[in-house]
Amino acid sequence: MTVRTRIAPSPTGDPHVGTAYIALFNLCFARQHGGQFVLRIEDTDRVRSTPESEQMILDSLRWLGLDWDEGPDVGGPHGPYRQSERGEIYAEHAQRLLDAGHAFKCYRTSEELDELRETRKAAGLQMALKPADLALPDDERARREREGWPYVVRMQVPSEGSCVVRDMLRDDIEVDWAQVDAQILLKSDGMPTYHLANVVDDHLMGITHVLRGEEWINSAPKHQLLYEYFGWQMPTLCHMPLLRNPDKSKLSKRKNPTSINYYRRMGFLPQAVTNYLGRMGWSMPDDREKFSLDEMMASFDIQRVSLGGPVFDLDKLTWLNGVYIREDLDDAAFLEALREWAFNEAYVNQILPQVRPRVDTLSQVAPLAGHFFSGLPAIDEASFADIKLERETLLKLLQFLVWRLEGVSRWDKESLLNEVKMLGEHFELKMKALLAPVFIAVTGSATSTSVMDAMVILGSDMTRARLRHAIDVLGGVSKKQAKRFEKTFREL
RNA sequence: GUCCCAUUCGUCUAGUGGUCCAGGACACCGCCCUUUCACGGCGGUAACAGGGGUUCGAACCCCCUAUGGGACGCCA
Repeated sequence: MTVRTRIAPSPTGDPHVGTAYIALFNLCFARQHGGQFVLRIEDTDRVRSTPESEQMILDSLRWLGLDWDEGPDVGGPHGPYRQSERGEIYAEHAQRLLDAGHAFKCYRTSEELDELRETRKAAGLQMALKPADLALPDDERARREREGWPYVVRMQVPSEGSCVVRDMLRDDIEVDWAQVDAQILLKSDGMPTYHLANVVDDHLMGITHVLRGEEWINSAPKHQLLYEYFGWQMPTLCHMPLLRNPDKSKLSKRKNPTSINYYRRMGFLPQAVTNYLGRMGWSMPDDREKFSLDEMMASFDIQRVSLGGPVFDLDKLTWLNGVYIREDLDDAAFLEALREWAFNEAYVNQILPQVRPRVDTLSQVAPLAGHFFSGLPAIDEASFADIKLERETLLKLLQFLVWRLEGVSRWDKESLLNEVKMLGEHFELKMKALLAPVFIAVTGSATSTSVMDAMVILGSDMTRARLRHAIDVLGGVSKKQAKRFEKTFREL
């Protein structure tokens, strides 16, 4: 048995807790059956993984104790997809489908597609675009082909009848073929979409079981059909419930800290985080709250997964972390945990140059540099009383900064300076005026160490969390505001 | 809008036809312990979404409704 977790990188390289959640269940499932657990890191259209971001993802999973198998043929995180940067494998497989008549070339432009979707929506028809809807008149098609227009490869799908998909946790799921569109397999740049890559990779890697998020249920029929077209045995599917925000929507960074690195920087213990994730939609047969990864693997039973989408509750995670500190750590282990977290030479060395010029006595160090060893600062609206900016502008500034920082892949002073300069121009503010509120948000006070250096030292996750926290204490950004902000932000 | 998935205390969950006027945990409240604050101990408030079936009997099986979520991209 071989199971896998697919990981999409983010620009900042921080792995999502949802990814770790899926990885945890894959790992437990594999180990319970003595099988292999492998990873595959993948690029998206917007984000290409780099060796650094890849390393960060692996590092975080390792921190959580989620060890994966390298596997002789599957190559750990470097599956076929990664070895085939230009996508030859997929082009080859797409060609096979083309030859067999299971796929077709589509010369439609995106404008035409928009229009097509528009008119169908207006007519109140189902949204799925079927092969017949996409067909061009023969002569037009021939013309475009002759003139070398860009095309995509789409899969054929039946237009009638229904498809039954088997899921380990649900009864058979029945979907009408009419709901399934002629999925693009190969993009016009020759790269595969997830759907093709997913099926081809899983087959080449010998994947036997797929545990993935519930958001994939709807594309399962397409995948099943592709397996049939290729004449391959399909892996057994299992769709895990989605982790939720307190408002029940799919867990998102907008409403929650979702980065593993954030929890790490906040001083959570990896055992506690893993344990907590194991309690999401799952329980020990004896209902224990606290258990180790080994214990979870030993008692694992996929049938004990409950299907309601669990809300990620920071309070309970925090409590559980406290239990670990109190019960599992003696003084020596506690000290070691602190060392590993922040009280180590590498980290403190970064801080010393910030502090030394600014103190007259050693006892001034802790108050001055405390924010380097803290989570979210205790600030409120009054903390920003001296900022001479309108509330809206202030929120906008902080929000823009957060958004910009989310795209920063190289977290160093130079990159941050660029971002700040750019925002300075946009808001027509001098550096000092622009940075004043940022200073309070990041360090928690109006006088401390250099804010730019602090951001570099604190790292992407903690910095963004503190900025977001500041936005929250200032009353937050309403939906309306967010829309307005986004519009001007995009123009940047 | 269409399709799919779900629905037990505010939250995480136990529960797979009788042992459930529903058990545990977080949070909240109260009391005890304690020179303070925590920790810890004890106790309390609080849930089977609603309506129909099936059955001697339903949180559990079936149907309908409601609510929530997800998917409808040359993202994954």
